[in-house]
Amino acid sequence: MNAPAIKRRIGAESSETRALIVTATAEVIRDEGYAAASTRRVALRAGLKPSLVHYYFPTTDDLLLAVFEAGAAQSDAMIEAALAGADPVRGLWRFFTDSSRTALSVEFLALAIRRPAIRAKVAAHSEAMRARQVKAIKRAIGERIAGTDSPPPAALSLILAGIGRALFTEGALGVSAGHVEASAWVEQWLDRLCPAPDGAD
Amino acid sequence: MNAPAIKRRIGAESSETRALIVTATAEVIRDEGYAAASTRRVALRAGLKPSLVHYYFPTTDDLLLAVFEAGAAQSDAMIEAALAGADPVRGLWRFFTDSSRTALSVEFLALAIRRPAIRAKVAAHSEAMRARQVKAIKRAIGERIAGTDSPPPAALSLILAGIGRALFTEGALGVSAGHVEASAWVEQWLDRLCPAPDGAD
Amino acid sequence: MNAPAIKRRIGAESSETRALIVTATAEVIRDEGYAAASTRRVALRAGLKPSLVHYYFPTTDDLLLAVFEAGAAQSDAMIEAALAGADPVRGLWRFFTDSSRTALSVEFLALAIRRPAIRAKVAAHSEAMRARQVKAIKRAIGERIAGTDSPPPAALSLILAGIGRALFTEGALGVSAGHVEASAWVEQWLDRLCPAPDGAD
Amino acid sequence: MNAPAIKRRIGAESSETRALIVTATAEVIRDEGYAAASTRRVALRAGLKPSLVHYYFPTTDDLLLAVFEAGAAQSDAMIEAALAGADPVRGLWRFFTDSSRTALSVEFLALAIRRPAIRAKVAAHSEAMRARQVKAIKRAIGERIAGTDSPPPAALSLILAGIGRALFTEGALGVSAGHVEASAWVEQWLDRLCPAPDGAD
DNA sequence: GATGAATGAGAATTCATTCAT
DNA sequence: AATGAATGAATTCTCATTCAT
Repeated sequence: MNAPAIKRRIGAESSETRALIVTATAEVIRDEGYAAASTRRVALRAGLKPSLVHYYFPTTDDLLLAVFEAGAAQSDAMIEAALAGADPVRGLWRFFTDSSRTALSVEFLALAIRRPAIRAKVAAHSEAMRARQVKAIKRAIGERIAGTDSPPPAALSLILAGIGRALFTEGALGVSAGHVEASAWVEQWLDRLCPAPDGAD
Repeated sequence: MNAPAIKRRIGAESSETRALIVTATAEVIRDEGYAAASTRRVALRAGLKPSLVHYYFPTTDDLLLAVFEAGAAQSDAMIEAALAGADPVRGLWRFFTDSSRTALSVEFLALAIRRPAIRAKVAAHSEAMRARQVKAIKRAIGERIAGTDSPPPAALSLILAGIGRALFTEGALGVSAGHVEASAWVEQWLDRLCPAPDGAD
Repeated sequence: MNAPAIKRRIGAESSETRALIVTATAEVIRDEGYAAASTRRVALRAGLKPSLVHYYFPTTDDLLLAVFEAGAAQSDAMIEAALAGADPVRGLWRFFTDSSRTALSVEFLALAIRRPAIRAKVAAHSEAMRARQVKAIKRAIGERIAGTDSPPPAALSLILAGIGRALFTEGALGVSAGHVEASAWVEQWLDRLCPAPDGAD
Repeated sequence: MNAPAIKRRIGAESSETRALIVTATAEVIRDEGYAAASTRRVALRAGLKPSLVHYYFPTTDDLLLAVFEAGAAQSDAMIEAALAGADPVRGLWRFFTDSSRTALSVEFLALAIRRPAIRAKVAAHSEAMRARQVKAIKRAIGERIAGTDSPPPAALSLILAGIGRALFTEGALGVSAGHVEASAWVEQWLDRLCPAPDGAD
């Protein structure tokens, strides 16, 4: 999400308190799920009065969107770094299996399905992320991709994301059957699709 | 899930009313998300009094578990049928891309992460489902699996589930980049792993 | 409003508690204005918990409508009695200057302008009341009305209502200039329009 | 209302911003009712920050009073013009049926009943307006009034005001039975009380 | 002049749950 | 087997007001 932050009427974008609220909310969502992101709980975690949360974020959607934007910005930076590295595809896979990122991402995906105001942003960000990944994957695998059994870049992005999220979700549940094998297979598969360059990170 | 009846349950296992409540709750969850599964809304959808819901299901967890059990039983039957068919692996993939099933499954996965009482059941069911799939996949692909680039059965199960859920979630969001390509790739991949038998369904 | 009361799903129409809440709300509205009719204040006045108010009246509009219907029923009875008496026109005027009735009526008129759900009911009741008054006035004044300077029955109803409400509103404010004279003039005017029958109440 | 400035007022009497706030508040009251006249909504309508509203009007009553005074001043000017014209009585009736004026006036009457700080001002203004009208009516109808069925001037003022407000209120509700007839009757009645002078406006 | 920050109160709902019948 | 009544907690949001800069 590279779009410049929308100017808020109330609560300067730069306020420390504002940032504190966003951080606290992200933590609550990560730890207790998006349904727990209520004014009360957020304020409790941030050590603030509930009213103050509403002062900065008039509606819950405002708050949720701010958290999403902050998280998206972090994800963008991580992906950018991964894609710019010597081995974009493997970097991407590491990103998709980074559990701290995935936790928030999974919650927002679930949230987006139910809250129209969130959906637009999440969908747009997902599309943009995928588009950027497609470019980087093309750059990395180039023409080699044709004639092999490798999926097109957009499909590769979706497949890695899906497997990464499945590993995370089941892991959170305590289900682990097949996890090690699936991870190993993905890595070998990526090796075949796109051999790791010498001295890759 | 054939587990014996839960202790706290009062209404007869066989009651029509009970079944009606379970069905209504599943619909509510599918349509409005697990957070919407409140006594009131369920009763409204079922055309019953809220108290009656509590009469059959003292706590919300009781209700949720009953819905999960019913849904799991249906899933089990569908998977059993798929695995018993001429082409178990492709049947499995069709199951994982059945959106009505996946909708409920995704909600329960989300729910399970946050509600301890639900987690145990969902995790146990996931493990059991995976184990059964592993057996069926082994039967289907047999030794052919060695020496190829195919993942071990448990990994295959996880991979197909992950990709299926990603297709569903993103679809619900309106994101479609890479979807057709990913589906096509999975089908070709499965063809290589396990060529469709003659006259496969 | 002769329409039979709408069946409520929750809270039997006959409940004592329900009646208590309706009464308390009418008092609050009369004493503090319609804007004061909040769950809290009503519950306080009725000596009940706020939640119980919501149990009987899920939304504020439900409560307000119930109060209106109860008040309308009382008004209807009073008007019916007035119109059925020996001197319908003077009975009507007494009704319009009955301050306990007018207080509530004025509040609901104000409320109706801002709350669509209330407006329909209040408007319908006003129209119905006027129609009934027109019939009774016609019966009382009969053909004599033609050729004189008296207003048509519907206009007479509106005029008396307007003057009555002005007397009440200004009275509540402590304004009294012209009040005695206006009342006296109305009575003389009515005498000319429709001489009081012998032995009229 | 030419009353001297209230003590607590901080912003200069002549400030453009101040005037903007007063205008915006009057609009909010007219369109959404007096209960909607909150700092926030006024600021939103005026395109200002909520704090600024409080800067000029420390309390809500201060703001409301300022709006009332401004409206009263306008009303005074309109009435003055009407009464100074060739046909004061008919001018008065036109004033009482001017819906934009009446809308605000009705809101302040309702407000005044509930807010002591407003009541005094509104009552005083009503009394003063009536007194002025009485003088003008006496000048216009003079001695002719005696011996006829016309009400004393103060009563005439109240009667016209009451009928005008009833027409407005019911009109806002969508009730129209008797409206045309009542207006026609008032005009004929005024013709008899005080024949329109030649070339009346 | 003007404004951002902060706060306590209160409003309208929704909910899970308990209990008596 | 069913249901009406009751309740305490939580949720989202709006408001008036105060204060420091």
